[in-house]
Amino acid sequence: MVAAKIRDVARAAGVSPSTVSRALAIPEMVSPATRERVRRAADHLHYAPNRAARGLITGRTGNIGLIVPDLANPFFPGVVKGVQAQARDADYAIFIADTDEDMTAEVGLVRALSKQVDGIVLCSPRMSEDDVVSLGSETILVLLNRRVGRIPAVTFDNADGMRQTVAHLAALGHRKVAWIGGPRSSWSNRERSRSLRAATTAAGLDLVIVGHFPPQFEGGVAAADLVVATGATAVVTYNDLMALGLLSRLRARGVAVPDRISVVGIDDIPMAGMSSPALTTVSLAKERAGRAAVDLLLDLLAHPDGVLSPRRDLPAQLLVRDSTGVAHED
Amino acid sequence: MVAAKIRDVARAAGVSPSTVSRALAIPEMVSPATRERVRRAADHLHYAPNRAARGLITGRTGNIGLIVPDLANPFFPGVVKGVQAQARDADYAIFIADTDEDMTAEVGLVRALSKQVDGIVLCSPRMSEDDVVSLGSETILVLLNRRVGRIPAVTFDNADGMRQTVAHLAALGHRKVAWIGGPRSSWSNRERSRSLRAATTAAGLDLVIVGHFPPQFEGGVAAADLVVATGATAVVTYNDLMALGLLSRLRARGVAVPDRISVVGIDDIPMAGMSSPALTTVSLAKERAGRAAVDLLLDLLAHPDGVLSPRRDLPAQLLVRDSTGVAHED
DNA sequence: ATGAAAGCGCTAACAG
DNA sequence: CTGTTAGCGCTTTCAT
Repeated sequence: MVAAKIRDVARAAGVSPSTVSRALAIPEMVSPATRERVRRAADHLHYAPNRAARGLITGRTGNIGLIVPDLANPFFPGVVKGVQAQARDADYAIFIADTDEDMTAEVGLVRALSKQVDGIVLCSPRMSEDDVVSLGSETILVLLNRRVGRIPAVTFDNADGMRQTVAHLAALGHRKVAWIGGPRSSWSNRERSRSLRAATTAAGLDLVIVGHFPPQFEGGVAAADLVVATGATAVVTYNDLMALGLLSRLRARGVAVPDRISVVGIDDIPMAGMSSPALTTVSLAKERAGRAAVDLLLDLLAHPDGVLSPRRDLPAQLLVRDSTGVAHED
Repeated sequence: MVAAKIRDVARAAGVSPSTVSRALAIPEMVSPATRERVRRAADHLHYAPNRAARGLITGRTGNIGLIVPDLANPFFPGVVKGVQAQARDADYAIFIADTDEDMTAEVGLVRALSKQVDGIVLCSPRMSEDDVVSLGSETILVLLNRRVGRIPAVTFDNADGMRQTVAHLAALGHRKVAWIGGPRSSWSNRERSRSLRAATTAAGLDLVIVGHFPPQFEGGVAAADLVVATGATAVVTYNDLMALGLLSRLRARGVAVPDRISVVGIDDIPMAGMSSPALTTVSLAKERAGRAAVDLLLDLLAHPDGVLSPRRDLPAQLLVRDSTGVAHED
C-alpha cells in the first residue's frame, strides 16, 4: 500500500486537489462542510503531504540544520535536545552534522547543508569570522555560544557566571585564582577569560593565567602541575571536562580538593555531579539555549526583515558543590 | 545572487537541461567535449542540483534517518559519528531524532521521519517487537544493537565479550561474580546477562544476579550496597555509566577497587578511561557499528531484493584497566 | 467557496 | 550522443 497523494484525498472527498490543499493548510478559506469531508478523507487515507513537493513550490523545506563541533563533548547533547524539542513542536525536522572539529571541511559542509534546510543553527567556536560572516550572508543563520557581527546569536551570560564564581571564591577567603584556558581561537574562551579577569580585578583578587589547553579531560590533566606551582588556592577552568581532568591529576598527586585547592568548572555536564568531590561549576542553560536558537530561527523565517541582530543571552548559574571550600592559610 | 538552476547551466553550456543532468550524473553517456563544457559551466555557476526536486522524480531523498534513545548517553555519540561519516562519504545527509526515551511518541516519530528519508537506522532498545516489525514492513530499516525477526541489524558480539570477561576474572582468581543488570526490557541487557551466565557456567564460576537498574550512573550507585552484600569479589555491570556509579559508591563506602572488588563495565565510553581507578570494560566498536549500519542500509537500497536479513556482528574487546585485580582470599 | 491551469527544478522516457 | 516531452506531488494564481 503506497502512500496516499493529494489526488487520492481529493477523489475520496469529491473535491479538487486545490481544495484539499486549502482545507488542510488554510481551513478558514473553505466551507466548514467540505473542510470536514476533506479532513475525514485525509486521515482515513493517512494522508501526509509530501514535503519535498511542497518545498519545491513554497521554497521552504521544513527542515533546520544543526552544526556541532563534537557530539562526544557532553556539552552538546543538552543543546541538541533543546533544538530537537523546539523544532519538533514547530513541525520542523532537524538535520544534524558533527563536524568533528574538522575546520577545513566545515564551511563546505554548511554550504551543502544550507540547500536542504530553511535555516541553520551553527555552533562553531573556531570557524574564522570571515567564514561565518560569509555564511551569514548566504543563509539564515543563528549562532550558538558565539557572536560575530550582527548575526543573530544565542549566548550565555559568561560575565555573570564569572562574577558569581569570584564572589563565591572571595567569600571562601581565596586571594589568588588561577585560570586554565581553552583553545585560544574559541570565542567563549576569550569571553570567559575576559570576564574572569574583570571579576577578579573588581573584587581585588589576583588572577594568574595558566595557559591554553585542549578543552578535554587531558587538557585539565596537563594543566594540573602548572596550577599547583602557581600557588593559587582556587582554579577556574574553561570547561568541566578540563576540571575533571584537573581533579584527577590533583588526586593522583595527593593535592586535596577542596582543602588545598578549590576547583570550579563551567558547563555543568552530567559527569560534573558524579565526580568526587562533586564539581562546583557554572551551569549553563544548554537546553534552553537550543530552544532559544530555534525560536530565533523561526522568528527570522517568519519575519525575513524583522529586527536586525536579535540576541539572546541565557543565564549562567554557579552551582556550588564539594570541589570548592574555605581557603586555608599555609 | 540566487542559486543557479539546471537551466542556467544548460544555457551557459549551450546544451539542453537533460544533457546537463546526464553530464553530471552519468558522464559516460555524454561526449567528452560537452561533458567538459557542462562541468565547467556548472562549477562556474556553483551549480548544485536541488535535491528535493530530484527526489520528487527519482523517489530517493538522499537522506538517512537516525533514531537514538538518548544522545546524552555517552554510548551514542560514537555511533552517530560513525553513521555520519559513512553517510557523508556516500553523499547522504542524516536526519537525527533523539526520542528522549519517550516510547509513546517513538513509533509516530519514526513514521513521520520515514517519509523524508530513504531508510532508517533505528536504535531503540525498548520499542516493542511488534512495533519494530510493523515499522520494518513499511520502511527500509536497519536495527542497531538489537535483533528482531529477520530485520537487518548490526549488533555486538556480547557473547564473546562476556567470555573474555569471565576468562579474565577467572584468571585473577575470582570465583563469584555479580551481575548488575540494566532495563529488563532492553534487548542488549537480555543478551548480555544471558551471555554472562553461559560464560560463568562454562568456566565453573558462581554468578549472582543483583537485579535490574536504570542504565545510568545512579543505577550503579543504587546497586553498590547490594553487590557488597552478595560477597562477590567481582562485578560486571550492564554498562559503563553504571560501573562508574558503582565505583563512586564503593569508594564512598571505603570498599577498595580492585583490592576488595573488581569491576568490569561494558561500552568503553570516554569517561571509563578517566575514572580512578580506570575502568576495565568491554569495548564495543561503536563507530564501526554506525558505519556498518549505513553500509547495510545503502546495500539494501541498492539491492531492494538482495539477501534477506543481512546481519553484522561487531567485535567486543575486553579492555583491562585498573578496576580489576587479583582476587583476595579473606 | 471552489476548480482549472501553471509551474517549482529536476530526471527519464522517447525520439531522432 | 543529444534534445523534446512529460510529469514527480504539491501550492498558488486566476478565473468562475
